[in-house]
Amino acid sequence: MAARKVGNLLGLAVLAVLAERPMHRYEMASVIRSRGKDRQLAVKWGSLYTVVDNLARHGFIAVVGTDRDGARPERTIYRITEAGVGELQDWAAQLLAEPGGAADPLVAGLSVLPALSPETAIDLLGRRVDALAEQAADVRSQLVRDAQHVPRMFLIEDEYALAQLDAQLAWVRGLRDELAAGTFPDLAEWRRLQAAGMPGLDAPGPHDDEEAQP
Amino acid sequence: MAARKVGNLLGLAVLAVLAERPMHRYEMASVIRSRGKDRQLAVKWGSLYTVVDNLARHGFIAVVGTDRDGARPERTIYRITEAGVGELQDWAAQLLAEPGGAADPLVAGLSVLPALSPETAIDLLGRRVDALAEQAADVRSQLVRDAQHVPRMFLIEDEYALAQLDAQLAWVRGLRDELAAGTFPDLAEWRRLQAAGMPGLDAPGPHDDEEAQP
DNA sequence: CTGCGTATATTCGTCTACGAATAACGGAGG
DNA sequence: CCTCCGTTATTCGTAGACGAATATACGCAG
Repeated sequence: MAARKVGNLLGLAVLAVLAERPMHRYEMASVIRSRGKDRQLAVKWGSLYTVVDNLARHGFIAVVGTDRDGARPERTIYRITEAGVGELQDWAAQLLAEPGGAADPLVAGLSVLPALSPETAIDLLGRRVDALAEQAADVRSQLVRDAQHVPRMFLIEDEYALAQLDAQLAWVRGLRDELAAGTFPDLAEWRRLQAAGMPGLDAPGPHDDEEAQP
Repeated sequence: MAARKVGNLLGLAVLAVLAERPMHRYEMASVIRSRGKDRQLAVKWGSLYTVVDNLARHGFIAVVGTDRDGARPERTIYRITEAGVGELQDWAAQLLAEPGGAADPLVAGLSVLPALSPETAIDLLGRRVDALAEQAADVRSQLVRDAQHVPRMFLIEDEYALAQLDAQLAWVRGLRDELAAGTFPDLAEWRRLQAAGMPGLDAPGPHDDEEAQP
């Protein structure tokens, strides 16, 4: 088990905000949200409490005390520990130094491209091109806007995300154009596969619509 | 719940191989492996049996029968259903048409860059540059080798992965160079933050080393 | 002052991922 | 002929992710 004690990246965000100052759980959520860290990273707030508990269990954060504001339920305040600072730095270092891991769903999509007709593929890729262009434009304008208030070092992730977005856009556009122009080399074979249908579906058989038998 | 009944991308790979011909579970693993689909996609084989069960439960695949080879344990043969073909195409379509989702760990790493010193960051980014360059070279040569036996349409994912890898390499190299050259605008503020230490760590206190109290 | 929408704050139960363990067979080498 | 080992093939337990539900406070429109 060379793996991280707490693997959820939300845990990294928690360590990062607690490095600034102690706070309670809901506040962590607010701060992380307000920093826009949830834009590129898809944060599942349902996991926050589990993650905080796990960080505490492993000694990366600790309870400072409780705070009570009026009749609201009492809130537990957490602080980062020395071990937590170490974990934060080590984790960040690993994420920065080691490539790998990047699970891009488009890779999965492309790997089953032959299951679709060339025409469908052209259409779908076109839709992605549009969506990607819009997304890139959004990020770009957001970045320009933020750059007036926030130092660049806090916007680095967005710059990176934008660069990747631009690269993806260029590549996908290229593939779609190549398919649309008919210059893609394997179109004939692809169509042949399509015409053959799905050979795995020998006996159509009665497919049980809802939940099969136990 | 507009989400996919079976969310694990390994399920997509299973549907894809079953679309070719019916087979039993371990064979799916071999075929997927031999296609090299496990190179870019990090497949966890421990999940295969769960995923196949779930696909069957939702009627996307169905049992054809069993095969017995000597005294080996009997193997259950699965085929894809019509619903399964629909799911495969719909899933692929969604993956191709809709961007989003791409959870790149580097984004997370960059978002906590200020937690590290500039010098450390330069070093780590340099290491990533090296690793990335090597990885890109590997993929490139593998691609050249495969292109002699395999039609290009089966290598599209690798072309895409390579393009993203190249883009990432260029961007990271750019950032590292900028930091190393000292032309990055916020270096002064960054160092100030570093010097301030971790303010969240007010009271170092006795940090309970192993598993905290219940 | 009374009801309603919104923000605050947390709990719980279900479902899933997947590491690790298990076990039989085939063949290579002594 | 034995035994070791790599491949085939599958099961199971546990930790964890996260959707959905819950509950209370606050501010403001009527």
